Amino acid sequence: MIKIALAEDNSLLATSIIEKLSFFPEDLKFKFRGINGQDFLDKLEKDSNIDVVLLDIQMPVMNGIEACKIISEKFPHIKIIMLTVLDDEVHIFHSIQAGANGYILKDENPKILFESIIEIMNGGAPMSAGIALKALKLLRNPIEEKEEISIEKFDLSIRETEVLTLLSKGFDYKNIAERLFISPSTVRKHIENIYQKLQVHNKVEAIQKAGKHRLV
Amino acid sequence: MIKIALAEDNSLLATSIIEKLSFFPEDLKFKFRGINGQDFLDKLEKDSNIDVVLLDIQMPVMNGIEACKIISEKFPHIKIIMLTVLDDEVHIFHSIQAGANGYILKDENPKILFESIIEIMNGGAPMSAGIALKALKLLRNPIEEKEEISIEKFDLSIRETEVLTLLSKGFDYKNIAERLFISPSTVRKHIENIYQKLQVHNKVEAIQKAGKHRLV
DNA sequence: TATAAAATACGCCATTTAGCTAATTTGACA
DNA sequence: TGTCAAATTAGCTAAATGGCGTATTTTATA
Repeated sequence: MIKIALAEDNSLLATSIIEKLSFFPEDLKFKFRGINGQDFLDKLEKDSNIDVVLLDIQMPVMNGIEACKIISEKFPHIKIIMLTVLDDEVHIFHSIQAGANGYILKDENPKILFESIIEIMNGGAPMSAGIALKALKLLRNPIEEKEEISIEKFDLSIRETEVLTLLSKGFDYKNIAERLFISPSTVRKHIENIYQKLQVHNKVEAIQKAGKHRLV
Repeated sequence: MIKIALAEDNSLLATSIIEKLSFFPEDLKFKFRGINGQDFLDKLEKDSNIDVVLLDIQMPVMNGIEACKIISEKFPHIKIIMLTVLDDEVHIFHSIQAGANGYILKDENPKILFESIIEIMNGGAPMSAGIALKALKLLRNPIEEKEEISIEKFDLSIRETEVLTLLSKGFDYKNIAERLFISPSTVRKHIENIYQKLQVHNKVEAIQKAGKHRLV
């Protein structure tokens, strides 16, 4: 039984989609609908026992792409299908960047919608015909995004950077100590300070943050 | 009547594919087969009244990707479907760069093959499940040409992949358990199995390896 | 429907990690 | 030469992790 939630501001369309889902009562269970991105997220916080979310792109307050970003960040296990009338490259590109797994048009029939949901649950990436083609075009000619890398300063000392680098290589404290010819206690202290500066609480987060901000 | 040509060095496989095509005598007309890229191009020069070509990737003399480049250059009206047993990102990426419109696995059944041909004629981009997903990953994270990506298969299950993904986000066992609605013990067991399969012994190594092989 | 694979779950135990406090040493530099 | 930040070391404690064994339930599929 696949648990589904929907974000769609237009009530008529929402009803239509929910009705399509109801064609498959054996396999699909519709749980709730948000009337915009924010409302949807609030509801998802309360009940995140969801397998697949269907996100409209054009919504007031918070659009589907913003919502998609947050959902894929906070609930990475949830599969996301963008549901839209638009099939332009920019939206497709941004949706994919935001972490969407599928991208299908609103006017697809119940069967297609159902098959897309099954496909996404099986690890696939359902896309309406035409969408896939545009995704391919994007692959051939990637849109150049002027990425805004936040140049936050964490003020790591030279030694701390060394430790962080070794940490990111997968060495444990003892090994780092050996490599830097210092005591494990010192390594621990450095790591403690690194965590403090990066505002994280474990190795993986530190490494992720370091990578994101190109510290290592 | 859609006119089709095939490039495939293995006679048995070629026969098998041609037989699949013969399931739809009303719609498909098989015209010729080349035994390698060069042979195929020679034949195509003589008869370029073709709608769709099916290209094997691994072929002697000239491989499918090379052939694809030349065909999409010289005969832009011809649709190209790469037909392969490989589904690794490098081949997918290069095929798309070379101008392929579709990318499907050799072991797909006649119906899927037929539908793919119809889809490509309608301007779509047929891809086997899994291929599309990898194409999406490529869009999110374009390949750096230089790096060699080994195509080791670690055979992680779907659940294991989910756990690995969450692990890579920095969640601890308890959090992963909550997000997947399973017990922390189960998460631990999954992680144990992941480590076994990836041949690693801690989180950081697992994440590194996963990243290197684009498992997440 | 029989079987295999995957997913689920616990317990025991050793190791590693993380947070806190405290103290000493070193090097730069004003 | 005195100050200050950085680097160094250690002990205490709790939490998280990893390895190994065992066992049941679910799912997929031959």
